[in-house]
Amino acid sequence: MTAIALSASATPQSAGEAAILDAAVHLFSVHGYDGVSMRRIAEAAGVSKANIYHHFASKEALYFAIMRRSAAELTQLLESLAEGKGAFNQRLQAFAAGHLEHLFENAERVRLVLREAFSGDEEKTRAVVEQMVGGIVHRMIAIFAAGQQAGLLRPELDPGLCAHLLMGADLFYFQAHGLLQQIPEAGFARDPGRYSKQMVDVLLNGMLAGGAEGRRAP
Amino acid sequence: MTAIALSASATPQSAGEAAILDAAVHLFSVHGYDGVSMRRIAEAAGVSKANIYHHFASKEALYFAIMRRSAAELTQLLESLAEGKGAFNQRLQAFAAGHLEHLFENAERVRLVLREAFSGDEEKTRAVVEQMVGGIVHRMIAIFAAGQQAGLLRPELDPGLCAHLLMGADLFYFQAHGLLQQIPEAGFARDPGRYSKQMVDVLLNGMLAGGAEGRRAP
DNA sequence: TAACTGACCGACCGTACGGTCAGTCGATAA
DNA sequence: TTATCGACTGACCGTACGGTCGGTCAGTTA
Repeated sequence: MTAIALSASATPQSAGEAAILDAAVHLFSVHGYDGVSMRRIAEAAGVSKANIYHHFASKEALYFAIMRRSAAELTQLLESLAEGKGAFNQRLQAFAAGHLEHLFENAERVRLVLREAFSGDEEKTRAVVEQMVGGIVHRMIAIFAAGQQAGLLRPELDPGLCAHLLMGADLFYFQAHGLLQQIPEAGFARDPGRYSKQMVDVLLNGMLAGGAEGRRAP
Repeated sequence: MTAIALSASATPQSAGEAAILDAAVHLFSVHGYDGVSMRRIAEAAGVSKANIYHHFASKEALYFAIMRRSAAELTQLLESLAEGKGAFNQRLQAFAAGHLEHLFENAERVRLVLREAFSGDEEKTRAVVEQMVGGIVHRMIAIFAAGQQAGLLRPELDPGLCAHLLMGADLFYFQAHGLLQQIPEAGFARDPGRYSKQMVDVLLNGMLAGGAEGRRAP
């Protein structure tokens, strides 16, 4: 793991390359970089190992190509989510629900990026922030800051912390979903929609000035 | 990765074994199971590779021994945290702060267990639930359920979901700590105590019946 | 039809992997 | 003093790793 980006076509140029990328995304997302061999990727993609090296310079280059693609895909969808309209709390409700749905729909790519983001490696973390997280985090903080200036958000709260709580509640639910499934009392693990509603309800009710504005019927 | 537990002494019987365990905990927590070789562990511990096999039957057995120890250590500390006294909201405040501090103090072991917990492997996940998470989750849910019966918690909320939100807020903050450090607006990343206070403030304010009881001055 | 190109493959290379084994050595016990 | 035992080691084994190489072959271009 030395450089951070290597040249790779934006779109697969052949069926083989597409198969390689699909197989690699799936395998890397499940087992991580060190847990996957080039032989295994080749086998899963139905091509020869040498063919992977025809399309990608190295295992690292293949991994980076996948990361770049995943980052691009995920940000694109996420940016449009943050463009919501309407009232402050309705916007946040819509964002949280859409964000959670987006996570599950792109589970493999998300797992891939999360692993990198939480790896502890400063270089990788910075790349994730610059290429994806930075943008929407800025946007979310701006939304909370605007809501605070409009008198909707309690004035003593840190808008960045509020944004972190909202997005973190979605991300942690996504991460812990398999574990929650093993806990009988966690009925909300089987119903992301219900979780999202109640989670936003609690958070908004706790964040909004006046207290009752965010509360809704069950 | 076949069996889930293998015999290993509860306490290191020699300086060498202790050095092996220390080195392995550190390396596995940073690089994961597949990212660490027995040679590297031996080198870091200052012993021969063959010596590791004198104390542990295999790489898996070493890994499991570390997981068992880590799980035991972490639960022990955590169980005592859940034994808090006093009023409902003060108890939760104390738990959240203590929990977060506990996470950072045992960062390596926590990372080790979290990796296993969120691996997606059902067998590993179940082991984590049975050996550690299950107990305190039960306790936390019971606390919230009791608070609800006492009329403190809003009646329409799911106690399990509330417990998940509180513990998840701590765990996600811990996980994302390195990433948050890279975001200039996230000043709260440098001050876990301030984060914990404001986080619990928002959550309790959103969860408690009546609305104002959980609110405190900044 | 000849030259060229890019997708693709089987066989191979050096290396590092997890794991084994015969044996050394210092301490305890008979 | 000898026998035993646990901690420990260097040398070794078979295998799988990332990566390379010479070459085939279908499709374009001139």
